[in-house]
Amino acid sequence: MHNSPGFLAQLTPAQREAVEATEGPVLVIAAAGSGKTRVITRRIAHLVHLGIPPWQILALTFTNKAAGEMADRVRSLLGERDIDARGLTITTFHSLCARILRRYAEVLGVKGLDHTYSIYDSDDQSALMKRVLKRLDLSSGNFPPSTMLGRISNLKNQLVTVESAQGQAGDFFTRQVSRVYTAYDAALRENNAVDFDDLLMLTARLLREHPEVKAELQQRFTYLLIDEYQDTNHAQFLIASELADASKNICVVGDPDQSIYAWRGADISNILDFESQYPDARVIALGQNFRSTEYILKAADELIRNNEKRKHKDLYTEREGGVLPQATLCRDEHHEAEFVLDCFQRLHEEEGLRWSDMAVFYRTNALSRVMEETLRRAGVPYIVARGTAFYQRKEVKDALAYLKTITNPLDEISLRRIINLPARGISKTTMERLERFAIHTGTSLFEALRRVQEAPALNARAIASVQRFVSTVLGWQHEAHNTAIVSDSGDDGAATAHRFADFVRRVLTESGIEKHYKKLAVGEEDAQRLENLHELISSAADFALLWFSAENDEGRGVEIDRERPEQPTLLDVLRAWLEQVSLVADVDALDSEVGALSLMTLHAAKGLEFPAVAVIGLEEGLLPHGRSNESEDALEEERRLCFVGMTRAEQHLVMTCARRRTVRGVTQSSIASRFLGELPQDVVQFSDQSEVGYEFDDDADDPLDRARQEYPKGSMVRHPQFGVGRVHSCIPGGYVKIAFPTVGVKTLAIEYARLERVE
DNA sequence: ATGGCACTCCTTTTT
DNA sequence: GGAGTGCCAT
Repeated sequence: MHNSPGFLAQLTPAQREAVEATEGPVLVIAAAGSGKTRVITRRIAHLVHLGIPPWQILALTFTNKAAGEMADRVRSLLGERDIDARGLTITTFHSLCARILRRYAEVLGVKGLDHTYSIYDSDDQSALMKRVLKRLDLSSGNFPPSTMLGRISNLKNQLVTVESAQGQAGDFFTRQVSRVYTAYDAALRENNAVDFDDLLMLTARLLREHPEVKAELQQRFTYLLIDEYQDTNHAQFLIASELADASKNICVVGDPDQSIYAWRGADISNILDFESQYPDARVIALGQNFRSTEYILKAADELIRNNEKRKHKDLYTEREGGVLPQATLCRDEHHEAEFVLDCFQRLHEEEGLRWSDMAVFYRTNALSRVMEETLRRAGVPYIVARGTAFYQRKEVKDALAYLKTITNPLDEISLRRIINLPARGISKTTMERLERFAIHTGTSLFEALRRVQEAPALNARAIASVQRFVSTVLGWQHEAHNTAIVSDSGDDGAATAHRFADFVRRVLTESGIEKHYKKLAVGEEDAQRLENLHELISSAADFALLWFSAENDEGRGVEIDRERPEQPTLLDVLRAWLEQVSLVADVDALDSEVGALSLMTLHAAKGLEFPAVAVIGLEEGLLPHGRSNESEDALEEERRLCFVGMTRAEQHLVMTCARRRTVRGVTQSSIASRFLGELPQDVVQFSDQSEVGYEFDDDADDPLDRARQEYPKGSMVRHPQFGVGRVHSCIPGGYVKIAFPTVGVKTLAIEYARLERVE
């Protein structure tokens, strides 16, 4: 037996088995909180310790955050024993595919796609889809872009090609979908662009159709590990299967009870059928929960038992007792937020929990707003898991569109975005004419811009403007292409970072967008925009520094990037940066070091844990979401979502629902979620606070009730300034709303308003 | 040509 | 409550 102290210590027999079963297919069913991350990281460390070259190991996750944390932990495990961890590939499915496609795009031989491709995010996708629908004359509204994109995404995840979609199309709607799919796909190729689903689909296709590439990659990666396997879709399944086909060293880790991405094409049968796919697979179940206290676990377990399509597995913990989870009915979303704040403030002050030990989860992003406002007012530091938010800001997208145009002038979505921003006299009419010219001559839009003099019906001013724009872009392109990014000697990365950031800065200046936003920057919001542009520049510098050290990390990316240019240029770094920027996830924004309370969707919460958790908005229509009414499967997924949220909690769990809630500006009364009814009464503390004021001291009588007694609805009061008015309502927090004939409805603080009852 | 304002419509979750 | 569109005034 190997003497590998450390990596096997402090593991249960099952965990240890999962770490040591290095050869052949392995399925680890890891229940919530069963030490999955511990097992995965030690398994990788163990492999390296056994002498497997790190670059032969590939670990795949769904988010950069998960990948980053995994890599950090493996590195520190190995670092403790002075083992070199360099060369490990721990990344997301999408990043891996993006890299593979950069390397093999030309081999793949898809017309219109080469290694300079752009990655379209959802905004770009929907911009492109709108153009496609317009061109097909389907922009009437019966075919909303989002629906179309959703359908196409499903097809791609199922690896259904344009051709087979056309073949299968049956009813009218499906036929239209396949028509749109065909046109949308063609449009992507015209732009030399791929969407997120293409990254997977095209990689799957590459592996299937090009045995020589497959063989190369199989040789490169002989040990494969996949996290959250229950959330893989068919394309991901195929990629994994193909990569593992030679070595059969594939270890998948997951939990069917935490499958929450079926709506995005995740196929739970990937994990359920693993054993029939690999009949000699080792199956290891990790059942003991090390995370949550007994009551929390019991409540979650009781809930998930309501799912009928499920193989039950017992959850057990040695952490007996604990604090009872609470389920509380609140008055409205403001009250709900105050209530959560109150609970957390108590934990912070009385139990010494740090803000970073706590998290609030919700079903939809829209629910974060009120919670955020409440926290801001209370001065509690918080962070919202919305990693994409920064890159979705208008000014940042504008800047990135300039950079994308430099790397890929065929990218029309980016080109259109910036062509007249800032306004440089290239009007809509001019663009329409140029577009017609492009179609007529069978060239790209950018090519048409280059040949603007040949285009008909353009005035001299427009031509001059276009020419100036084109030559600026060509100038950047030329420079980016011809500047070596790494200086010959003595560069520690700082020079590289500086050179890259400087280029980005110059693009922002010379394009005129910096000036454009500077001119606007009078208000606070506009100043923020300018600041964001500057932040983008420093993010470019940060990236270049990282890129530099990766580049000099011997053994890293050897085979995938084998044909990398000898002398990388500015353009290469720019491409790598834009790629990384395109693939950030919302959770990536979270950083437990910051010391802030975390706010995120239940989906983003998967894989995380916190000493204290609040799940808000447990109402019918919200959780389970209204859109899940259609099928029993969808409802069960909602229940799993709730389960995932609850099982993130280590010691304290608060669940809330509001009697009334304002959604999209309309206040509606709501019904408590059926999931609350499914929780066991004996280990969950239910309470109705909806009739109680904001004060939760049990013995203090309710100030709202008192106010209502003193100023009943409809009664008349006199105000020293406004005169006599009629009481409209009493508002929590010691306020009263009064309608005065003189000044209209006023909200006044009872304590200070010096009101007088009149008969 | 450009920018501002009022109108409508839509909203689940995400790489 | 937000984004996108279309119209109007500059």
